Amino acid sequence: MQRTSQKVSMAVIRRLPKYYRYLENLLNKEIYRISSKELSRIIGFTASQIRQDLNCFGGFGQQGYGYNVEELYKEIGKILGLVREYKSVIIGAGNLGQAIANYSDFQRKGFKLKAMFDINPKLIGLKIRDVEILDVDNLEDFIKENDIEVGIICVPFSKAQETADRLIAAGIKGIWNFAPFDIKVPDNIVIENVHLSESLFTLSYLLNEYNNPED
Amino acid sequence: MQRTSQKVSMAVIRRLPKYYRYLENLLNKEIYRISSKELSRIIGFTASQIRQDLNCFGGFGQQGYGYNVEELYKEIGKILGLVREYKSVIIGAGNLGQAIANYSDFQRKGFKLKAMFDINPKLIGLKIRDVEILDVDNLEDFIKENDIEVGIICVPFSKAQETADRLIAAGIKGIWNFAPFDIKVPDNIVIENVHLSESLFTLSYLLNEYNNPED
DNA sequence: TAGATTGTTAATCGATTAACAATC
DNA sequence: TAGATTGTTAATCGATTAACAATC
Repeated sequence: MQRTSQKVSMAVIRRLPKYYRYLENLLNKEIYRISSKELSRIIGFTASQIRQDLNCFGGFGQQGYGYNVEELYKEIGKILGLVREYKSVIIGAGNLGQAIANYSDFQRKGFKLKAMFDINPKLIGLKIRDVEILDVDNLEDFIKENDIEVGIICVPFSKAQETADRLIAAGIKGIWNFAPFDIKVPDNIVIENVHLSESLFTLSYLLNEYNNPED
Repeated sequence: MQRTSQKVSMAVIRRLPKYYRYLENLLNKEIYRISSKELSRIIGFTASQIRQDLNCFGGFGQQGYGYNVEELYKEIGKILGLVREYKSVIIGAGNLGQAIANYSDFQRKGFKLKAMFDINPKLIGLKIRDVEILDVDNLEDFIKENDIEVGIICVPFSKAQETADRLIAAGIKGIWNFAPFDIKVPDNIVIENVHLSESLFTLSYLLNEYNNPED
């Protein structure tokens, strides 16, 4: 059933977490069965797209019945890799770094925060939810000694690429970057850039488009 | 020159902030002239796409020369609406709300934070960078009295839609939502949903795809 | 069985890329 | 002028939607 030879497009991959979230909500509401048509109504994709997307990974449904919510939720969790732990560190323990450290949702989904790093002596030694802020000088040693897989970059623009390079040299596998800079990584390293300002500026564009409708 | 009748696609709009950021970097490096070919090299879009994108809004370049960086930066700023102020409030003064309040970049680009709101009595009355945390009971009054245009939602999942409804009823024009819930708004309201977990789960998908290459 | 709904192929739509005439 | 590079049209590519046979 699984199309192992077909490469799944990024468009599909980026929709998977949304399916995952909506299925979790359905389970919380004790809904255990859903058709693509009904899911379409609540998630906002077409039923056709939902069936196409899911069929990239396998035939999870049943003709005449629809999808088993719990089973589909688990399958998508597996596809997303949310079935194991990812040892993580945060670099940059300012407000954003601390906010992410406090966001327990990520830890619950497997991203276990093992340490935070900063250059500011006033922050070094403090703890955020049992996680200590260490001197960034110890970054490489800590990553190697603790088999850290994921680095979360919350340093300023000017230090972003340098920090990424150090992480990669120390053996990290993936980077979640919040600095407003498109970090460049080698092919074998996974990078996910989050640009909050791009989202905000899209909002301001749309605010003005509404004020000056073109048609 | 401007195609007023042609609707600009969201794909193009979402690339504009990235042009804006790279042009700002060029200006900081005192580079005042750039061709689509050279910009392509540093930003990663094709030169053809860059010219297509810009031409949705006007002919900003000059044949044989390229683009004037400063002029193009200003023009894109205008298109994005970054030429005026947006009075804003944050609802939810926990870690994420505080992190955003402290992110002075947004304030510098025009998003002026006028107040924060929370239900937690321990937070009410505190100040984050001169901005006071108020009781969420005063939300509607404050928005009306201060002509607030933008609401930044940092409340938990369960309160997200309710908070949005209150903001809209009080007269807000746009919402920047960080709660893990797709807020529904009427057509005349602009919504920008930021889903950090969707970004993180894409990272975990890619981490495993790399470990198990399919081809 | 009849009805419902999937899995999957084919058709459509939109976005990206290529090409080149216009022009600085 | 010759060279460079845009603006813009046409071609290609990929993603979405529609349709329907398969099947529970």
